[in-house]
Amino acid sequence: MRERLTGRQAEIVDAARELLEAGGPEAVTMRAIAESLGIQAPSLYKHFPDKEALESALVAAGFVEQAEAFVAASRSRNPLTALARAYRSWATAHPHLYLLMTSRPLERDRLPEGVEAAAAAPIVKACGGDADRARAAWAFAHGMTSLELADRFPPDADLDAAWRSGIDALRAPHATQPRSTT
Amino acid sequence: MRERLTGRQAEIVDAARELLEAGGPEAVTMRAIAESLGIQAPSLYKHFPDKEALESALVAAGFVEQAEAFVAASRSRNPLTALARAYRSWATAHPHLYLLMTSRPLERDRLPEGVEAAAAAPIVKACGGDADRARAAWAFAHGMTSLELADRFPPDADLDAAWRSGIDALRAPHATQPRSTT
DNA sequence: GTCTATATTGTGATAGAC
DNA sequence: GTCTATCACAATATAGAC
Repeated sequence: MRERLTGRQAEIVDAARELLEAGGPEAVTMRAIAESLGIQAPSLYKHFPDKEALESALVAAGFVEQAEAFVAASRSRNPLTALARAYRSWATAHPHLYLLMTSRPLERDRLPEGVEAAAAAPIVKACGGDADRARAAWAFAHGMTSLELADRFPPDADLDAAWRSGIDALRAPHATQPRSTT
Repeated sequence: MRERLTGRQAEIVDAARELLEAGGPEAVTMRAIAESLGIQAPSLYKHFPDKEALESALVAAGFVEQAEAFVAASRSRNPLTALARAYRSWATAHPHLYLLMTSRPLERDRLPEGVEAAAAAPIVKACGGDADRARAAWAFAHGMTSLELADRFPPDADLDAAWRSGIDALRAPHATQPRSTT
């Protein structure tokens, strides 16, 4: 879906998103979407060629929202901490959409131009333009987030403390330390 | 599956694991497992109460293998770097089992005692016993790994450099820096 | 743009005979 | 412990009428 959505397409995407957020990916069936709209499942194929196209539209919407939240956070006095908080809280508010966006390859050809970059830019900026450090920071945030969403941490883990520890470590370029060679 | 596996159970788990590693989770059907063993699907239910019990046995085997690899790595001169390499390479060698182990809640009641702790211990040790820092390091490693397995990094990303950047940041307790308050 | 009818394929699981 | 037979679902997608 590189083009703008028609009115009916937008309605379908909205219905799909409500199902996704309420019941997870397995709740998003063509039948269920159609039922939400009061039509029959085969009718959806007049608006989207297949289910994947619909999912790409969901992912695109997620990036747009993330970009907004991240840009706002990056204006904070402490951008890295604020970004981490925004990252975690957006994902926690939309866990199933977050997983849809991160757990499989991005179909970049089916996304509107620039949406991925718009969400990533505030993170790179907060890392002083260091792309490698920004990817490390993203990986840390994604790791914390996905393990929390999957309920994979031990029950006694202090997640706030783990976030703080990681953010503190990643914040500044440190004085050089014994460095790995490969 | 808290008890030790019988011979036939072990054969079934081996067959399931081969299917998993070769074809991903959707290849692991009761029918396919049975076919690998030359029996019919319903016969499997004489050995395992349901599919979940079988999956727990797979996860347990994964933890045992990880523990071995991590203990060996932690004896290196540079434990954190060696552990990171071991983590990434074990996951890359067994991507579907790794995902099975990390992307949903652990059924700790169905796992043999201590297997989770055995895999985690070398990481905690490499972080000087700091559990929060260890969880941050785990999250970083899991984030890098899962994003790589999901093919979610942009095509031009230098993953080795991102790993290095994160490891360097997480390595030492730094001199105190401006610290986040919450 | 919507409908009905249907193809096709798949799943985990149970009953009951041997 | 294995079999056959079968239940009870569920999914995406297409053809063709209106």
